[in-house]
This record gives sequence, structure tokens and C-alpha cells, in this order.
Amino acid sequence: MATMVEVARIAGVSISTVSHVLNGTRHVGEETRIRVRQAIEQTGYRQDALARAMRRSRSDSIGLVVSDAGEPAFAEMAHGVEHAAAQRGLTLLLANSAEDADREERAVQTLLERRVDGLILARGAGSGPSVVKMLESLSAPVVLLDRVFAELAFDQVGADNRESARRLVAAMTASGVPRFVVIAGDTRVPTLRERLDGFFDGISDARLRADDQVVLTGVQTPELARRFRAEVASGGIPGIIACSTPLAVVALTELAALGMRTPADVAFATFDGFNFPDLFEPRLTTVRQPGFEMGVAAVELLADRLDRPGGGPRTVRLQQRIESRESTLSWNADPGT
Amino acid sequence: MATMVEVARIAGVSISTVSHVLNGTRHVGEETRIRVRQAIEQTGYRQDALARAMRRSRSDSIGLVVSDAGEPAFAEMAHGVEHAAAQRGLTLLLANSAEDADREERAVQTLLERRVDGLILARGAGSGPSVVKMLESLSAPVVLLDRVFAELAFDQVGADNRESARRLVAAMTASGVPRFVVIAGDTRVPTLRERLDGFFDGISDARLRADDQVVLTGVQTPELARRFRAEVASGGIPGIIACSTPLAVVALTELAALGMRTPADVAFATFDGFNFPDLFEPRLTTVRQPGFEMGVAAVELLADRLDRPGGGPRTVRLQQRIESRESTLSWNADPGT
DNA sequence: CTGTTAGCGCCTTCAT
DNA sequence: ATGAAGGCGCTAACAG
Repeated sequence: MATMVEVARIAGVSISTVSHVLNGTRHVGEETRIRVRQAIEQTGYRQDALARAMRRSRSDSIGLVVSDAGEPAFAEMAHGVEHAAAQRGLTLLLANSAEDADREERAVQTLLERRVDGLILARGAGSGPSVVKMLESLSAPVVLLDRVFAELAFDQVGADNRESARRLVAAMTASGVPRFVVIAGDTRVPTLRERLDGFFDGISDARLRADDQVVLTGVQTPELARRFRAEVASGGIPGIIACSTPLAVVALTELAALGMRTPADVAFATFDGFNFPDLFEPRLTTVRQPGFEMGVAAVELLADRLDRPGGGPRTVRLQQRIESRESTLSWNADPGT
Repeated sequence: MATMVEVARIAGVSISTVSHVLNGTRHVGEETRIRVRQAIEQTGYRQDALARAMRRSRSDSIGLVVSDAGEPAFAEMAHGVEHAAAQRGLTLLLANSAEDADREERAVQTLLERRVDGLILARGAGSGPSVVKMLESLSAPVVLLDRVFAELAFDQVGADNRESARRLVAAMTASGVPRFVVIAGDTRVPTLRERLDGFFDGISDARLRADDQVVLTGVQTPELARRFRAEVASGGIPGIIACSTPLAVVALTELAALGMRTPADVAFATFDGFNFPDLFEPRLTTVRQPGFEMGVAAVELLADRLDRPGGGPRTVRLQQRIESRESTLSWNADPGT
């Protein structure tokens, strides 16, 4: 690869002039500029981003650590991050923590060693205080994505989980569902916690009894599936809410095993949801997370802070859309009619 | 951030000793090593990967350019690439070309400027000879992913599209489907070309008339959808094969609009497919692409070439699995019985 | 077993 | 309007 030295030699100028032509950092005479451009063309010269980054102590790159690259929800966010980053001339370094605290910490370290200008982190379920301490000691700006921790002083991007859950419950109770099984998952995960809180908001709004509701929490294990199955099998459950896609998979699998269907036997709604939900049955009512937009928003927060540092931490909540489909719309409070 | 100079000063050694402790590149006395480690601990020193890369002219990073980060198929491959890369201590730089030739070229340039040690590229539909020329002039190794171009001298990873299509057709003809509408898409894309070729292999194997089959090619437009609809509406079509997920979406949408169902009215199979195909109806027979494994294989090829350069280009074909489901299994050649 | 030193390719201050 | 030169942080000869 040609370097600036070679370009300079061919153009008959100093390397500093080449640099200034390249970056437009000071005026260069018309004629000189043309000679330099020709020399660049001729040699096929390409700037070395590493050397440049080293000298400027700014790499024009950002890091993204996702907790599960396999989940479509995170793939969407990554897509949004890539898009917004590229638009700003930032290169994206991607790492996956696979929901493992150690790997998460190592991923962050690796990206920092590569001197990313900023970091976007979707913390995993296992992520503990040690990562937080590390992030806090950083000079590079950090944005937390997807899982919002109210007590932490970082910029954060999440969905309006609590509000959406509340609205979902409002819609379902309005159509006559008086009682729910909520498969809520690991409520140490803020996203799931918020959705559950919103559920109870909605129950309260509808003047229903909170202790009448069945809430299944805990990490996703066969045990959780069994508990769900037992609750549903015991009968008298008109409504089911799954608080994430993996949890919906559990619920749907168990329902099928019980020979139950939605909306015929039970009203059903899920968060995040599946691709192409209108092509397949059952058509599930879904609280849709704007993954792409969340990724974009995270980059915006980051870029903003890179441009002008200072100012307190900001949290952005993106609105979720409730896509109502047959699984709740066609559910009938009184099948007898 | 602390540098090696500071660590060296505190440990009372030269920076070269620090470097050797860090990299294990030469023997360092027990005691000295311990002092250095302490100094590292104490200062919170982190290696600067950029400076290191510059000096060694090796960045321990690879670039991945995908043609559509939004497609789950590519998200899977990216996941595999990330996984295999991380395992080898390689950082992943991700870029998206969004099926645009210009952006693809720019993405490659950007990654090269960042001095990635190698490049994995899933070429987009619009990708032309100019990218190829550029790749050929590179010193860094390149692996082409997903879309295999027989005439190009790169390492490549793809699926065994032709063979799988042939087997799929064998299975469907065996259960009595004598005639197909194939929604084949843009056959300039090698993957789709191969699937179509395999289709005709299968037709020939089954001693069916090739000119009896209806093949719809062309980029995905409303026009393609209309043609599909017209063909199916005209009747007498017992089998449908969609050669990619987006094409399956078109086909399913049009079928629904016609009030037709699978397997009741028509046998249906698709390539690549949808998530959780057993949870929803219709349950589609699917030729599943091993996206994750393809990503892993691409990194293996790349790493191999980094370790020991030389040798001719290799093409790896990963086997696809045919997941047979009701959409073909329950189709009945003679609904009268 | 350890230290000294010359760059890797670039930007930027200072000088002209 | 342009050049000269230092140094970003690190590795790898070379030298002891």
C-alpha cells in the first residue's frame, strides 16, 4: 500500500501538504492540489485509518456489545446502530456477550483497546456491578441499550415498556378478559420488570383484583414451562400475556401440548413478537419493539455526546406499537352466544 | 489512559520488558515479571490495539460486509462470523451495503482503511465487476459468503442449493405433485440460480416435462406478485416452491388473497424459511440454510489463509436440511378419497 | 536476562 | 502558500 510519503514524492510536495489536501485542513494552491490529487489517483493511495486514529486520538469508530446476537430483536437493533453509525462516518465494531457476564466484560475491554470513541451496550441478564464500575471509570461515552437501569448515570435507550403493557391490558380487559396468566420471565431484567409493573397498572386501572392474577417469574427453564402448563391446565384462564418472544415460545408450545388454541380457548398477547405475524396462524396481538429505531437513537445519543461533551445523562424511551390481531380481537368473553 | 512508559517506570524496567511480559515474546525473570504485572494492575494499563496493529501491521480484526442486515438470514451469518472471530481473538467490523453497489464498495474501502486482516463479503444483487476488481487487487484475503460465483478465484462459502432443491423436488414429486409454480426471483443471484437449476434436475429425475412447469423469475416487484397470482388463479397448480423467504412472503400473501390454503389446496415449500415454523400454521416444509455455520466456515477459511498463505481458492458448500412439514406432507394428490 | 532505539503512517505546531 | 519535524504507543531487531 502506498503511503503519504510516496504521494508527496510523486506530487513534488511535502507530506504535510498531502495531509492538508486530504483533510481540507488548510488552504492549498489550486495547482498543487491538483497535482496531489493526481498522485493519489496514480498510486491508489488510501488513508490509513489506524495511523490517523493514533495521531488524532479519535478513531471514528464505535463499539456495540449485544447480549444475544442470535435474537432477532438484537439483530434489529444492531441494524439500526450500523445504519446510523455509517451515516455519520463511524465504523461499527460488533461484539456479542451471549448473556454471559465474563464475556461481556471482555468484549467491552476488547473494544476499548481498539479505542472506540464510544460504546453502546445491551447488558445481559448476568451482567453485574463489575461491568458498571468499569464503564463509570471510562472517559469514552457509553449508551445503554434496551435494558434501562434507572439508578445508573448513563445515557440510555429503551422502550416505553410500562406504558405499553398498561395500554395492552386496557385493551384486553375492555374486551372482557377479567383474569390473566402473565409469563413474565426474569424480572431482574428491567425490561421485563417494567412490563410486569405496567401489567399491574392496567389491572388496577380496570379495577380488577391484583391477587386474582397469576404471574410466573423466573429464568427460562423447563420448570417455568411446567408451572405455566399447570396453571393453564387448571382452567379458568381467559387471558395470557407473554412478556418476550422466548417466553411466548414457551407459552405457545405448552398451549399446543394441552390442545388449547387462541383465540378459541384463550386470549393471547405477546411482547416483541414474530416476523410476518399476518401470514401465519394464530395471528398474535403483539406489542412491537422498535428495535431499529432504538439502535438509531443510541447512536444519536452517542454522537451528540462526542460532538459536545458535558450535560447530564439522558434516557430516551421509544414508543411501542400495539398490533392488535385475532388472538385478542376474536376472543369471545362468552362463547355461548 | 496509562501507557507502557508509565508501567515501565513504576516497575523500574524498560518498556521492552513490559512488552515482552505482555506478549510472552521472550523469557522474563520471575521477579521482574511480577513487578511488571503489579505495575500493570496498579495503573490499570490496557494495551493500545491500534498502536500495536500499526507496529505489527496486523490488526487482529476482520471485516464483514452484508448485503442486508435486516434479513434474518444475514443476521444469522453475522452471528456465526462474530462467534468464530471472537473465538480466535479477532474483532469484527461490521458494515451493511443494503444491496447497493456503491455502498458495498465504500464499505469495503472503509474496512480496508481500518486495516482489517481479512474480509468477508456477502455480495449484494447489484454488486458488479468493479468491486471484484478491487478485491482482486487486494493483498488481504477475501471470503465470499452466501452467493457463490463459480468464475471467481476467491475462497467462498455457500449452501448446497442445487442438490437441496433437487432433493426437495424428489420428495414432492414422490408424494404425487406433478406440476409446480416456482417463484424463483432474480436468477442473476447465484443462490437463486442454483436453486432453480436444482429444481429442473429434480423434474428431470422424476421424468416430468420441464416445459410443463411454471417458473417465475425477475426481481421482486408488484409485477412479479401479479404474475404469480395469475398463474395460481388459473388453476391446476398442485405445487408451489418459493426460492427465498421474501419470495415466500409474496407467494403466501397472494395465496391468502385468493382464498387458497396449503396444504388443503396446494403443496407448498420454501427455502430459508421463517422462525419457529412449528408454532404457526401453515407449517411449511422448509429447506433450511445453515446461516450460523456458514458464518463460522467463512471465518475458518479466512483464518486459515491468514495462518498460512498460498494455495488455490476453495469453495465450501454446507448442506441444507429439508424440514418436511404439513404443507407438503399432508397434501393429498387426490382430495376425492 | 534486560535495555536502547528505530520506525509503523499520520497530523499538527511552528517556522518560513 | 508550503515545509520540517516531533511524537501518538507500540514491537522487534540489535546490543549488551
